[in-house]
Parts: sequence; C-alpha cells; structure tokens
Amino acid sequence: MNFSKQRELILDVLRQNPIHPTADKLYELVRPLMPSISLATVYRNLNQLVDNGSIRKISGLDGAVHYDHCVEKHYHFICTCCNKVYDVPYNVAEDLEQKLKSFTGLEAQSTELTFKGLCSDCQKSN
Amino acid sequence: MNFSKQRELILDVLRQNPIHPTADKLYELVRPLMPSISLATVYRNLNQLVDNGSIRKISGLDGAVHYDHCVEKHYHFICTCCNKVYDVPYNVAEDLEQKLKSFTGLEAQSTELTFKGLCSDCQKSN
DNA sequence: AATAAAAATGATAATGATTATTATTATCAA
DNA sequence: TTGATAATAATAATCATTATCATTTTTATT
Repeated sequence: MNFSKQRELILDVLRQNPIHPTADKLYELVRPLMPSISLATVYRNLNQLVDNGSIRKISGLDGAVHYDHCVEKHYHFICTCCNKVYDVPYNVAEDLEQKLKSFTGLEAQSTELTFKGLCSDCQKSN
Repeated sequence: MNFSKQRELILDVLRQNPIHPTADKLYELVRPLMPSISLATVYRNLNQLVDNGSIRKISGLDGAVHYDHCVEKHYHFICTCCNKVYDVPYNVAEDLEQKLKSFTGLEAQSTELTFKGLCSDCQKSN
C-alpha cells in the first residue's frame, strides 16, 4: 500500500482525534497542519482508506457520513441532542452475523448497529 | 391526525409497495396516480409521517434515505450488489436496548441494525 | 352559507454533502 | 533524465434534501 503525505496525515489526524469526525471536520483539523490541502483530497483519501479497510464509515447520522479510525468490532450510540457519536462495546451484542445466517441464510459482510438517544451529558442539561 | 389527499396517497403507495423506496422512487410511483404532485410534497409528507410514527426512515445506504412502511421492530439486510433492502426478523437479535442499558447505562430511543452483503439473487448471478 | 384563519400545496431556488473533471505536480522505475 | 503513472488542488457538477413563497385547499366560526 502506497501512502501520499496527504493520506498519511489524514489517517494520523483521524487516529489522534477519535471523535468520529465528518470529512468536513477532518478537513478543518488537517488544514492547520497542511494549509494547501484540498477538501476533495480529504474525501478521496477517506474513501480509499475505507476501501482498503484502514478505517470505517458510520452512516445514519443527519446527512453527513462520519469516519471511525477504530476497525475493531463495536457499535455506536448517537446523541439525538448534541449529535456526538459514542462507542458501544461489542459485547452488547455478539455474533449477530452468525445469528443472521442461522435465521435467514444470509451472509453478512458487515454489520452496523446504531442506537439513538440522549447521552448522559445532555440528560443532565435538560 | 389530519390527512391531505397527497399524504394519504403517499402512505397508501408506500404500504402497497413495500420495497423500502427513496423519496424520489416514491415520487415516481405516485406521479401516475396524481400527476400534479410535487417532489417537495413527497418529502414534506414523508417527514411528517416519520414524525408521527406512521413510517420509519432507513439510513446507511449510499446517499439517499429509504422509507419503511413497517413500524414493527425488525432489521435490514442491504445487498451490496443490487442495493435492494430486505427485512430481517426481530428474533435475530432481541432486547438490544436492554442489553445496551445494562452494559453502558445508556437509554436508546431507537435502534438500527443493518447488515450488508450479497443477497441470494446476486450470489447466483455471479 | 360566508368568510376569516390556518394549513398544505406546487414550483422552484437554495443548501449541503459528495463526486467528477482537469490541468498541474509528485513519485519512481528504467 | 525521461517517461509513465498516480496523486494533487481547485473548482465545477451532481444529487438529495430543505427553504421559500405565492396560491389553493381545508377548517373552524359566525
């Protein structure tokens, strides 16, 4: 696998800011470190990193796709108030693909489990 | 709850075409029955139907939001080849919200579980 | 039934996220 | 060093969705 400076930087910044950012947010984070970088380059490299399995997409949020530097099996909780994305450990629901197969015969290549609700921060402030 | 002719028609067509269509696809299906209807009206009414719990959104597909006339608890399988959305019965994974709560303390208002892979049709044709 | 108020519509402009295009630049093997 | 290939920055184009607004429909009230 070949890495351009831009792709390396994007991956580094994503790994050092595990906040499940959007492409736009990542652009904002990367720009101070490489002011000449283009938003299109951010999108292009994020897609490539997803394709080669280095990172993961999180969809299901309002509009924009978010990116996850963690490729270990886990799930997500999205706060309906502040829109923050929280990680949910895998042991909340294990072997879903296996259950899918035994119930339906279908074989899953990937599984996305996302909960929505109020996070504890937003519960307090209401 | 109040229903305009347009809203009633949109809901009817969605219920009679349980193919998890996008707003655009639904517009295409409704137009022959009411040629004067506007795409904006389709979007507006779909949002209202979602808000009052008559239908559900499915996100996580490439780009567009899909709509589900079935509000019973269930999950989805999306074919990575033909992009069709299949229903997955609830008993594949029950009480996920309860498990989430006991593991993390978080309370989910909604849960979305989506598998991706090749459907049996697409497996055959490859 | 008449009518004022409220809600919904159709048409279309505007927005926001993402992808495509294109001319230019970086990388690297021969 | 050259030529081939891949990647880039800039920006135009696309696609899904929402906002706007003048007009029409529905609803409630007299």
